[in-house]
Amino acid sequence: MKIDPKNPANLSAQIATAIRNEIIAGRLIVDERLPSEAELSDQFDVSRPTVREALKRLAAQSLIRTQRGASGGAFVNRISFQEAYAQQVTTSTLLLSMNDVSFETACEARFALERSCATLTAKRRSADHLAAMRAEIHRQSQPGLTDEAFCASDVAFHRALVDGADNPVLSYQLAGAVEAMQPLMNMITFSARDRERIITLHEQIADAAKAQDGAAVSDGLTALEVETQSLAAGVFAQRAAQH
Amino acid sequence: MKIDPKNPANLSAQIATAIRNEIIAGRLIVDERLPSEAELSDQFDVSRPTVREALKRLAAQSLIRTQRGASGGAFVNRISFQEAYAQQVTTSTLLLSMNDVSFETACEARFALERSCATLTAKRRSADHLAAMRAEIHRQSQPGLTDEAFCASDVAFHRALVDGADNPVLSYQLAGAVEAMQPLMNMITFSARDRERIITLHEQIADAAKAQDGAAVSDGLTALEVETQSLAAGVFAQRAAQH
DNA sequence: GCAAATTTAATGTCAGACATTTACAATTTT
DNA sequence: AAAATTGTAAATGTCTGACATTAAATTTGC
Repeated sequence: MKIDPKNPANLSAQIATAIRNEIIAGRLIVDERLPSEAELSDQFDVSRPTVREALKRLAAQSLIRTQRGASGGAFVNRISFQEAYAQQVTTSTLLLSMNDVSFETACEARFALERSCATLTAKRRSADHLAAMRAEIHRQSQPGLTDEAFCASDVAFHRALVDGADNPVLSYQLAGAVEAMQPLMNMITFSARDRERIITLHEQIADAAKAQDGAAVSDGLTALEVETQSLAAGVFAQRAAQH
Repeated sequence: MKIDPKNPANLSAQIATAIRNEIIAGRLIVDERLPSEAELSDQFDVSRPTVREALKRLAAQSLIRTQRGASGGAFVNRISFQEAYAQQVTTSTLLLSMNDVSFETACEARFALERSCATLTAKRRSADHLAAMRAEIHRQSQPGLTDEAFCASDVAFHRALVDGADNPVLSYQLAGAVEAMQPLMNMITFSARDRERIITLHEQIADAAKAQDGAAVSDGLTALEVETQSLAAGVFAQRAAQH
């Protein structure tokens, strides 16, 4: 693997890119060991710290893992769904918070995406998924629940709904998208009456999933979207009036 | 920002995490300058190379950018949709290729997700989006098109369809998901007759978008999914028979 | 033959230095 | 007096060489 132009301003970035390309192209296989840092220094004709910076870049993206000791070194990492998911969530969260996306836009996208599991979930949801949804609904209706706990339970409910589609790829993409938008959604706090309405809609969605009625699941999510949007609009209008 | 335990095995990772948390928590604002590497070395009581490794980790995630020269340094980076999108695509692509996800599963997730733009695209698509879709359809029907060019045009068509929803968050999440699965989809090559059928379905989708009929857009995508799945099943069966 | 001690190869870290880039100020020239 | 040039300082980028630490492999001891 390959060459660096003699423009030495970002050597470590170039080296990282070169190695990343090898991995993406499949020329470096999962669990394969990279040459040692000393060998890489020779190959690329740079110093060891420069190589190390390049390796740290790759480690930050979970592309490699390192191990100390004899027969240690850097190994191509098999990215797990969990790691990829965590990365996606932090990236998306920062993206939204830094580019002042409106609540309305994020909410619309969130529910549009989540509806894509409606048909599949209705078809394939297991008893476990239904039970998980019921459990979260029950938790949500407990009095004295903090706002944080309510939101966490809300996320768990939607997570169970998405997982009901029994498609790991869909779960990964959807859960990442939904969770990334949660911080924005958490900007509003729910009154007891608000919670009641949300719980009612959750029940409606769970019922539809149990009845294997995909269209009804989708409708339930749409109703939840409408409810959330109007609720948020109220909160924002009130805040604007105060200033 | 603060402390490291005296367990010195992965100091650079700890420092990177500490700084990342400051950014995520909003205590470090976009375009704010971090302390210089020398100052960070003092604060964390480590050497400069160690600080540098930490900063490279953050740079790899586009969380910071660095600038040389006087009044240079490391600055908190505003992640652009483009950067976030590129990161998501590489992560998802590697995830799928490394965890041998079946074509069937990926395809199902892909179209389920894409259908989530149907209603919004039907409502909001502009003349530009329609024109882009038509242009790609026209390109696809040109004789002598390479498989690569056909696939690229296919991606562009779907990209235009997704962008028609006029929701940047949805575009980001969806385009990332769709494009990440493209390498898997490209494992099959299309005969002239296959292409013909795909183009017909693209026309059907474009017509539905023009007519602002969301259900028809969704149906068109479903038909395309069925077509793709059966096509892939044929290819895989043939390959299996050869071995 | 098995367990303990040693060797060895690798990453993790440190220290100090030089190279390069760039903003800003001072100086000179027109 | 204004503009162009030069100088300077601060910062990142890189190099060299060294030591610390870890963990597998090898040798030694019994």
